[in-house]
Amino acid sequence: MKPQLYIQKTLEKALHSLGIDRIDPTWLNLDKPKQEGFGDLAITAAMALARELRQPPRKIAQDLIDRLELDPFYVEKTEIAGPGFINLFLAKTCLRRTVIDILEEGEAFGNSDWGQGNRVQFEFVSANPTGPLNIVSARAAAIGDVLATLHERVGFKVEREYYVNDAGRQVRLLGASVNARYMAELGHKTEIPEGGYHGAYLIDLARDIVAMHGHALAELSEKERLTRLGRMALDTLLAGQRASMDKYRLSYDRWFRETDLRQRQAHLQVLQIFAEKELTFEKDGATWFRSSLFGDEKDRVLVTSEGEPTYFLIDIAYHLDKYERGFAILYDLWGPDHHGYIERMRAAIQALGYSTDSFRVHIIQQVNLFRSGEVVKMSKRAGEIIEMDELIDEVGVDAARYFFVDRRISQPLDFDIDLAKKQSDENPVYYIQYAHARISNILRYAEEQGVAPSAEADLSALENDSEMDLIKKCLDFGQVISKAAQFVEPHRVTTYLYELANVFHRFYHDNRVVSEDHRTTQARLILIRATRQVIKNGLTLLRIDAPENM
RNA sequence: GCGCCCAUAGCUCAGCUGGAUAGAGCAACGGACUUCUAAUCCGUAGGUCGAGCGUUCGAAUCGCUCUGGGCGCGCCA
Repeated sequence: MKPQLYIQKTLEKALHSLGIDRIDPTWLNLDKPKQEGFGDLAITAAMALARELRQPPRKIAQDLIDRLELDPFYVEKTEIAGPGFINLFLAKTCLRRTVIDILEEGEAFGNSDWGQGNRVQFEFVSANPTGPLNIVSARAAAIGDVLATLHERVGFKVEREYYVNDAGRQVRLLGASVNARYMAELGHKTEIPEGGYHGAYLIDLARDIVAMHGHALAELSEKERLTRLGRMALDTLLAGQRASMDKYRLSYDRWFRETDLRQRQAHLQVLQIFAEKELTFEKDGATWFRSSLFGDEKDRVLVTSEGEPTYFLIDIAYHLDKYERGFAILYDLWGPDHHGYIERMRAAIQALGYSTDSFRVHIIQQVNLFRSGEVVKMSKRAGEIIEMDELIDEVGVDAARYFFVDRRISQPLDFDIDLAKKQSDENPVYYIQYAHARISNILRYAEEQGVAPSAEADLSALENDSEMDLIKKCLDFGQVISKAAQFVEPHRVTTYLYELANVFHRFYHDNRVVSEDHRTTQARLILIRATRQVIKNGLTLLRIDAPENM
């Protein structure tokens, strides 16, 4: 059993024996003392209970300690400190046992099962298929993928989905924009329409189409031509987006097409449900949804006076479809420009009869690119964007993923291209990878010296502080994953890995692994193998390479 | 105007489901390679946690107000 769990169970028993029956789970929380000398874990229950029991926290702490029957295999020492902390010092016996646990659990070390197999869907990026993916998409892609993986690790059944807006106005505009480029290639000057796409990628695309079809398309009626060109452009751009994702080591379970919903007239079902609940009304020739009844600031149009379903209505149908596919929780990661959209969608979810708790929207904040200390200016309207591919090609997938995840998602991210490219100590990605490579190298060296790590190794040779610090750090991994998933904070993983690498490098500096002392050598080889396993599990979860050589 | 996000060391950021003396990296300065990779380690210096009020035994953390910044508020998608 993991020491944290053991302590919590024992604490629970002690609370019961104090006559406390209803236990608030937060009372079982174990703090990690920041200060050295305050032990490894701290029970804060005494302070939390002070008000309820109307007793001084230090007295409660003493009562608790008197009833805590902690096995010395796990806990070596307890003491009351400060306002009423019970500080616990983990015993070396259980820490050594942890090393074995890590190696036995291998890739699964750090996993847990509180998700109980519930089905969760992550929908993220879902950029319009009207151009290449940009760097905001790259951030969303890294975050969505890691969040999904984190949820897999804590026991959810997860699917990753990309919603393709392949219908509606923007696709018509795409067709018209390609048409302009195509006709221009053939010498017919044609304007890109208002709101159309000016990016250079459409010029390339038009050339390719000319190369393949010549002027054949120019013979068609304009309507037919726009449709055909739009379809071709969409297919090509979508394929490009998929290729970018592949390169980014991201694989979606499903690319969901908006046209599927349109063909099925899926929005009619939504209109029917809303109508039955009397949540719609007609005004000015349009059909409206009384979203204001659910906290939205005003009512919203579902069907325009022209008889067209709005994007919003289709999106409601999409979310209904997700629920009907059996997901218990829906995570939507949206860009900052969709902020004003959250409330109305939440209203719709409620109107459909689902709990707002099951629908979790997170806004991924913008990315500012810096090069040589200057902001790289981008203008979508003028078609000046930094493509996701360019960034990946320049800094590499490892660095891109690391930096995109290494920040709270609610914060705008300043991405320093120069730093991400640096192959030096300034770059945390290399720092972590180096720890992994360093361990691999020691293990290779040991093998060359004819020392193979043995399962029979006597771990009691692990004795000193830097060895114990390393084990303790490894032990934290499971909790880091759980909290990162629970609080939707993937940056906890990168922060943790950095710290783990740091503790390892310090251990390395203080201790020689392969030495004359066989007993110690064996034990330390086991220890660093366990450490490497944890680093690797962390990097794998981020889908960052764990190199054996650097 | 309304709503959301944010403000912590010179810079980039952790810490925030209330807890002990607020931490890293970079930059600055000073040390450590005859050794399993110095892509490393150790040390020094650096702070009114934007301001104020409140809640509390206790606030960077929670609430309110203010200041300063970013974004969003269409019968668009």
